[in-house]
Amino acid sequence: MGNEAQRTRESFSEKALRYLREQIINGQMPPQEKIVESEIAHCLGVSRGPVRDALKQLAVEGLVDYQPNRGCTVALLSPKDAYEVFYLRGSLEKLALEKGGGRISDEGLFRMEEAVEEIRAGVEKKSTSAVVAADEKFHRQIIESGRMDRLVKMWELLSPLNGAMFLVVKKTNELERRLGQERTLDDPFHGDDLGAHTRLLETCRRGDLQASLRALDAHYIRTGERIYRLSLRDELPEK
Amino acid sequence: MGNEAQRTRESFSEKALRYLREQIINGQMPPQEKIVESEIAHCLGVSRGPVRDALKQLAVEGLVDYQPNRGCTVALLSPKDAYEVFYLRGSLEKLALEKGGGRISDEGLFRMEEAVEEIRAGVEKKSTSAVVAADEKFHRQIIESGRMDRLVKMWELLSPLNGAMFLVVKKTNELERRLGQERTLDDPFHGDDLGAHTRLLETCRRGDLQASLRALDAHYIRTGERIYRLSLRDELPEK
DNA sequence: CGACGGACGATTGTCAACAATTTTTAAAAA
DNA sequence: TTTTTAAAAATTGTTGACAATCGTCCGTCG
Repeated sequence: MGNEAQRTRESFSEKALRYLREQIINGQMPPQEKIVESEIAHCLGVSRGPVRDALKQLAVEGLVDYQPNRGCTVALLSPKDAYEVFYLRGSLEKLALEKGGGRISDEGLFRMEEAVEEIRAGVEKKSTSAVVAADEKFHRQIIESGRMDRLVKMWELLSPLNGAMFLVVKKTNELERRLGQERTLDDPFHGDDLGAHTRLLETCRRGDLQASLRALDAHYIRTGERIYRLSLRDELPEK
Repeated sequence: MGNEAQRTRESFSEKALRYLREQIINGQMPPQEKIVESEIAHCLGVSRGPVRDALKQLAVEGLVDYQPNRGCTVALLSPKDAYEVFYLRGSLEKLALEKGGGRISDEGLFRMEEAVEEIRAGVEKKSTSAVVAADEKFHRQIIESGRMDRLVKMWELLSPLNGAMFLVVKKTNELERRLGQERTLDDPFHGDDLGAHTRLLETCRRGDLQASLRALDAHYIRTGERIYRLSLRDELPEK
């Protein structure tokens, strides 16, 4: 069920890419940690070539910093980065919505419903990766509604970073809660995240462009701004 | 004079990247032409490794199509692509302007003036590459006024494609002229392009955000739409 | 005691050869 | 003639070795 026929097994480059992305997004490789090609290569049982390819790609995505002749480090994602990523992703999706007139295909709407369910399940199981995947599935329907290939590509380039941001978001939430403001209702992910997606789905179903744009703003961009402002007030304890 | 100190000579990867970009944007490699790694490598006197790196990067930029195990071809850029690239670049710059409140630093304004001069000179000398470079310089000031690193990075990723689009634009202009509508005043590059930039510079200098946004729309995005509509009405003669 | 400079080690950049895959070619079968 | 099949050629994917570069350590000089 589901997946397109996968005729060729993934290359070693893709394997390394997947591995490194996962390590970074899951936080197993802390920010600013040095990444040595030969180590990764040995660890995966491949040579350095494919690992190099993967690192170059990750540099484009912004998950690692690449300094010529000096090597790679896991990118240190500041709250400002989080803000920018949220803002950009949200802006791109707004562009898509406008281009598509706020209308989403029946199939797209159906997948968005599925995604909402998956988010609900992921939250219950406390599985961050499940939530991230479902969140991506949800928003993918939005970005694709604009029917602009380049727009989708850009959005996809931003996706891995967005995944990494969930870590920052989690920390911020905990911090905020500790600061005493128990407004879990406005919590971006494990609180009202579900509600935000539900509301957004509803406006999309109605085809109400303006309402969808507002809902997107509320869900996405303001979360970024909140994180950013919070970080200015109180440095995040970077590991 | 001018350039930042270039302490390390460019790597072979960068050399190959520059070479291939130039070839493609100048049209010396026609769309859909197959690119064979070993040929390029031999042609540049390097091995395949650096050429591979360059091709991967070009694939991200959208200048080549990369099919695993099957190799590369020069990307075939349709009028719709042109439309999307213009639209996206314009949209990103509008985001930057909004973020920066429509205000641009004195140094930025100065560089924009320089760029306008360079465009004027480039048009006179009929040097497309000079116009492209100056155009990039001009718009870079705008995208940087938003002070969002990720936004700038995305814009930079789009730049090479934008360069390639000048070819499409040129063809479209010729086609349009041949169709009898002698409205060279609305000509995007070798006609009123200079004027559009001048007007945009003027609104930026005043710090008039709304006017700048409108000017940007007129200059950038509508050019894309015009190209797209024109192409629907009359297939562009793809070489 | 601190600044300068050269050897050393670690790591990336590049290469040429090999393996795996795809495309082409040509022959055989229908 | 057209289709099918298999061998051959061309091309990409991968590898291990070598070269170039960078950071560090340690001895020398001021």
